[in-house]
Amino acid sequence: MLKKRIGKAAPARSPSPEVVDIGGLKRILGFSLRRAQLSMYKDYGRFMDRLDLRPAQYSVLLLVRENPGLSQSTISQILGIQRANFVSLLDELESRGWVERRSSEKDRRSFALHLTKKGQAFMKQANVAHSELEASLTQRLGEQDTRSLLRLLNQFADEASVE
Amino acid sequence: MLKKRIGKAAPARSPSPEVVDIGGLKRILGFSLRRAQLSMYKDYGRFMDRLDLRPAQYSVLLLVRENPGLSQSTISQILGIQRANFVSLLDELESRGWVERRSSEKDRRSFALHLTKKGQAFMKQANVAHSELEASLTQRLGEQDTRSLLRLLNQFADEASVE
DNA sequence: TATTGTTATACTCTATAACTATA
DNA sequence: TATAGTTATAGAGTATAACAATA
Repeated sequence: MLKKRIGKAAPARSPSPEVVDIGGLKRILGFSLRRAQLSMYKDYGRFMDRLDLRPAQYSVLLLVRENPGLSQSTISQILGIQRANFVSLLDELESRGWVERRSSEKDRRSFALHLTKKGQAFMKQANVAHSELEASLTQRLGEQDTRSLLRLLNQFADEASVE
Repeated sequence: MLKKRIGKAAPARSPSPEVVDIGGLKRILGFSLRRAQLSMYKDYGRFMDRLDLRPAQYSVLLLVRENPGLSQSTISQILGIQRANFVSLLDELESRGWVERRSSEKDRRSFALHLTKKGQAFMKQANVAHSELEASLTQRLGEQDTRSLLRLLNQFADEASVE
């Protein structure tokens, strides 16, 4: 017998999940954001799991491809990742042969990050899978509302009182 | 000397953060959702940290207040939390004297969850702080766009291909 | 057999302090 | 002094398997 709480009398009702009022939660931005993210993440898995590539890893590869030469600090700052936590993330991308840390001549403390040939080839694959994912997500609300959602999300983040 | 990577020559440029192209990322729903959530969470801290109450805990208290008698499984399912992980979360709310596990008569496997008097009193406090938080968040986009954002987020989650 | 609550466990993500090499 | 990358560590969050009690 693991359950050993006080045995007060239960009330008359015990609502089934369909009757539960979660309306209040849906009016809370934090809850709605998390809900959307959870449901997005399921689709992410369906399209990206076979690449064994987590969202943060994909973001790094994208950023490095579009901005070769960036430092680890710059990238981790853009992505909202502590630079300490960014090290092992990058280690994995490097050990898989996709990213290269080139020692910079101007500032010998930092590395300039670049995609390898292999990394560029992999990104072509990854982009195909990711396009399928985005198409699937866009289908939910349609082109126009999806664009609105994106605009509002980024506007919301840009307007943060504390940057 | 900790840094011991291959010393290929660095390229001529090393863009400063202001010049970096993150436009591509902003068009990705997953990235934009995370960005919004990160910026939201900072405000959450400013208003809710003094209550020492994490978002999930507040959600549980809200749900229980609005739907007294719910079981642990039902609540954890609504919130997208594994029922195994819900145990310790609820243990803390119970040990702080805010929630009660009442043994149910109809199904003696489950507990009916209720707020205590103390829990109800605490929620009055918490709601004040949370209202201030929501007001601050709403200020970012204004009433109308915030409502649009909420609607789109929930619609997006509701439309999930895999429920 | 199936479900509820529980324990144990492992893995990811996140946050912080302290260290080195360099600026 | 300050910054870039690193290490170590601790705390959350999350996922899974297995168990006792009960359905």
